[in-house]
Amino acid sequence: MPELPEVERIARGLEQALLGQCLKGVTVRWPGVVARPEAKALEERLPGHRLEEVRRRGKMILLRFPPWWLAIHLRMTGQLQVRPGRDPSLEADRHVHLWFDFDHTILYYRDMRKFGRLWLVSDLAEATGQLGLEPLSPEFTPSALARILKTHRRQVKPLLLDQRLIAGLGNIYVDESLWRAQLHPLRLAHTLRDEEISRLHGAIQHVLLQAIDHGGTTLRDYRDAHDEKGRHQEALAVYGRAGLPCPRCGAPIVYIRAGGRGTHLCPICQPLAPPK
DNA sequence: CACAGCTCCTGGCAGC
DNA sequence: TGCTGCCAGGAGCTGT
Repeated sequence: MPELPEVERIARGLEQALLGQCLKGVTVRWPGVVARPEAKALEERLPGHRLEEVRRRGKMILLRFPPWWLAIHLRMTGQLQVRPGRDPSLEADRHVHLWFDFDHTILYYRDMRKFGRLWLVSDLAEATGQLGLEPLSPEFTPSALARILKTHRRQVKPLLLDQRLIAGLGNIYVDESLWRAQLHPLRLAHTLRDEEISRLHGAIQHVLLQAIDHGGTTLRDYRDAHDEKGRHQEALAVYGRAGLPCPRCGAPIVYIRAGGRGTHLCPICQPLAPPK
């Protein structure tokens, strides 16, 4: 499941491979992948435009083909694959739902679970307007995080997963951040003290930057634009490690549910009762 | 406002 | 061996 670090790696790969190329054609094989407008409109409007900018916002990839923005959300199993030419094995793959023909390169979209979506918009805010703070931006300060935490009476994990508040964190990096900050996922957000908030802020940024540096986390499906796996799965402290020893204290990692999501934590390092 | 539950979708796995 | 059925999970939605 691509979260901020994986999407960042993919966006960098797309920029390096595709920036400046003109789009010659779009082939949509499963129309459901296009959320807005209709698949046919995408095929008709986009060709003939040049890719002038690649951005990431939260978990979204944004490709600017003036006057359009193409926004892509990979959700669970979406993949973007860059190839130097037509790739028969990808085109024979039933999970490849569309592709883009550029001057010298083809970009394939593959998605096993079909949760991912694309939007073609003229105003970027139509795609990203609801998203919250970028956790690696200068605006994401400890006091900005404190403002978010203190204005919601919610458990801290579901709050961190809410893309309208902070954009880009998913299940893996929330669990890892809370472990690093030594905070229990079920702590009520508004009860966190300034020192704990500051720890959480630092943990989020550290975990995301380290994961980007490691090329993202490949548990099963994640691949970058050049089909390379990430290496950050080897550095995970708690995610997917139920029963294995906590890297900090050695106690077995525990699996619980938080906000309906599978959640991993160290019961010793992350006590539910806030320290006195 | 908070949140539980449902939907989408399919590979992987447990159970028989 | 092969079948059935259940689960994960990001985000949007409805209902409480």
